[in-house]
Amino acid sequence: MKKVSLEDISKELGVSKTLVSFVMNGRAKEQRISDEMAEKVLKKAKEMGYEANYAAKVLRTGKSDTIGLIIADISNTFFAKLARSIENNAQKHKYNVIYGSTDEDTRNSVKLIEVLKKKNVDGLIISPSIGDQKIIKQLNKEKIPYVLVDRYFPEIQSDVVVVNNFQGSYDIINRAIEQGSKKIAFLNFNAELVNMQDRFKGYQQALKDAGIPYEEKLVKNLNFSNMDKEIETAMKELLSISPTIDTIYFSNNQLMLLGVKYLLRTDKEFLSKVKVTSFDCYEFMDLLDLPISYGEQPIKEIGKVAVDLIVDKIENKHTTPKIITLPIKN
Amino acid sequence: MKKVSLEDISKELGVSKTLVSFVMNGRAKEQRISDEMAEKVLKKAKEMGYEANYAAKVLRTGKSDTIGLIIADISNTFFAKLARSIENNAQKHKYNVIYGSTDEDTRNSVKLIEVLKKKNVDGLIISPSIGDQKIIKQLNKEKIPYVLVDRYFPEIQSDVVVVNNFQGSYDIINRAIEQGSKKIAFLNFNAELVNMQDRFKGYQQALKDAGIPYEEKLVKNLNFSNMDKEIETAMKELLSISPTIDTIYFSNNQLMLLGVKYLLRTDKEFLSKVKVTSFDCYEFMDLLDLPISYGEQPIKEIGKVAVDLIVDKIENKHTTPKIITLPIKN
DNA sequence: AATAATTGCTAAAACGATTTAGTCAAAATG
DNA sequence: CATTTTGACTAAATCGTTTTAGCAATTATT
Repeated sequence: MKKVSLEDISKELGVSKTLVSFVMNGRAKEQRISDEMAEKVLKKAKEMGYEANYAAKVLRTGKSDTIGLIIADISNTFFAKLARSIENNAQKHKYNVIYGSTDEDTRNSVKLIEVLKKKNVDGLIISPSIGDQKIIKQLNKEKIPYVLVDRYFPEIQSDVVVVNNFQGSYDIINRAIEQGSKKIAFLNFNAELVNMQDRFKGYQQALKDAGIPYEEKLVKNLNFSNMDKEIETAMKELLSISPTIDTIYFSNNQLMLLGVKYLLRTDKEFLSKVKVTSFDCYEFMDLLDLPISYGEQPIKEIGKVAVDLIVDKIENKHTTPKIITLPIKN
Repeated sequence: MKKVSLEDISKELGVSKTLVSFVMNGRAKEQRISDEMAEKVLKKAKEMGYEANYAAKVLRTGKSDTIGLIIADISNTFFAKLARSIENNAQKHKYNVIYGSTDEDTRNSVKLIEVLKKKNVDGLIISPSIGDQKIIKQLNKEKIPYVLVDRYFPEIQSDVVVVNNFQGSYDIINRAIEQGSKKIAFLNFNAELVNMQDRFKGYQQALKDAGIPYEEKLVKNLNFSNMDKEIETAMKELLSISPTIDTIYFSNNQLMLLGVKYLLRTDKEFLSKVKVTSFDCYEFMDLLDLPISYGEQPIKEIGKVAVDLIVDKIENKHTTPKIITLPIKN
């Protein structure tokens, strides 16, 4: 039951393993191997159930046909859907994907990148966390192919796939204003990241263009750790300014979920009066009997573009970094 | 900028690479290498930034410290959460995970298992699809370590982690009956799989124990492909028996989501009169202003147990297959 | 003092591919 | 006819580990 190697086949046929290797890699023509010989090899290989040993291949060539996916949390629907899209598109290029969750902690990013590099992944698709600048710069220095998704660092040259956070956010707020909103609270998350800053800027600009004054007390910034607690505090503070607030804008879906849950628990009445809107959504949004509106991320497209980019980097070693911005759906 | 190898270190220190290898693998004591030498090696290795080449390691030892995860769809919350739990527990044992989605199509299972085997994964965690019996038997024959999760085939000896589908289903229906339900429709999915059959049996038994006659016309079986269409047809047929139906029981969360969406679109009034319950749930269930009750799967636990099992199989080669059944939360 | 055991270390094979640089004969070219 | 080209194939190095078998020198045992 032992595995069949190139050598086994070559011995069986009385030829060199070089020849067998060439045939198995489809390089028969190029290496002027006679058609009958090529056929004989192919036949014997199938007959003996030959399967190339990947480890040997990787050791020799350095290519593993595997890409690493590093995200905040695979169990989060956004990343889960992204992972699926990446899987599908990677498969088309004959790549598999190995994933790791960071929980937005840069120490985990570092560890994960380290081990995936060791395991010879050909490239990385990364949704970076706050503080990942150093490790990303390191990747640049080592010329490791990688693509950033969802977030990026403007000060670092990278290949990037993001959505148009500013415009998306602007449109959401603008629509709310058109529908009569006047006092719009904004709950942001991981505000240090550019994409979140852009969402904030979109919010500000929309207010400005509508002639609504920006009020700092209506904006709250939260972080990943202890989100449950933080959102409670933030909501309480906002409620103390109530009832003038007519709309709450959450900068992502997770925040929105927690926020709405909190209101359901504590102030159902307020919830029935206020409008809720969020940048991101869940698939169940239309089930809710709440006036929630949202912008939807083109997740499939993000995954596709990210894979196309990384494969291009791996296989063609193109050098000029691209930033690809996709529109969000309203 | 080339990678540092064992040999580089050995040359630098004027010792054999055997020695360096022993030290790097923590076998210094066992191999009677002097403490000072061990220390010297460790120091030099760190200084030179040595990192073992995994491909070489895998080629030599056959171990990749990677497990393969094969599920229906990583973007489905159930599997996404499972993937996260598996990732966390795998990490504790120094394993990474590489995933693939089958879309419940056995042809995809076969392909995925094939390529993951080629890539030297040490073991597989699989949520099998209908028709996977053949490939699973093959794994048994080849003595490839694997663990089935969520579903299994009673006729095949396997290591398995499942929930108590019968009891869970029984409890859900029983509770509904206690709350006054008399005519309970059941929408099942992938009914050929044992776990789904068990959910059905739990439903039947609960009816029986309550003295409610079983009615075949209240039960609908759906399949993965074309679920959207199928659920519409099924719901329409059920509605035609309405309004005597007072409860609809969905055998999983996806079904429930689609079913409720359908009702919201077409017959909101009916939805307000009927009780909805499902075996599985989504994290947003308590947001809904609908009388939906459900049983919750212990996903974290499933992942943990599955990883423990597979690691045990890989490292200790234990032989007697275990079926581990976990209770569902109500 | 002769033998046995221990200590500290190493040479070389093996894992299974890919690839460079040939070889040798037959055919083409001038 | 001498030389070049082509066609068909191969030997051997290489990728970077792990591991078996064994070698000297030192220490312990009787």
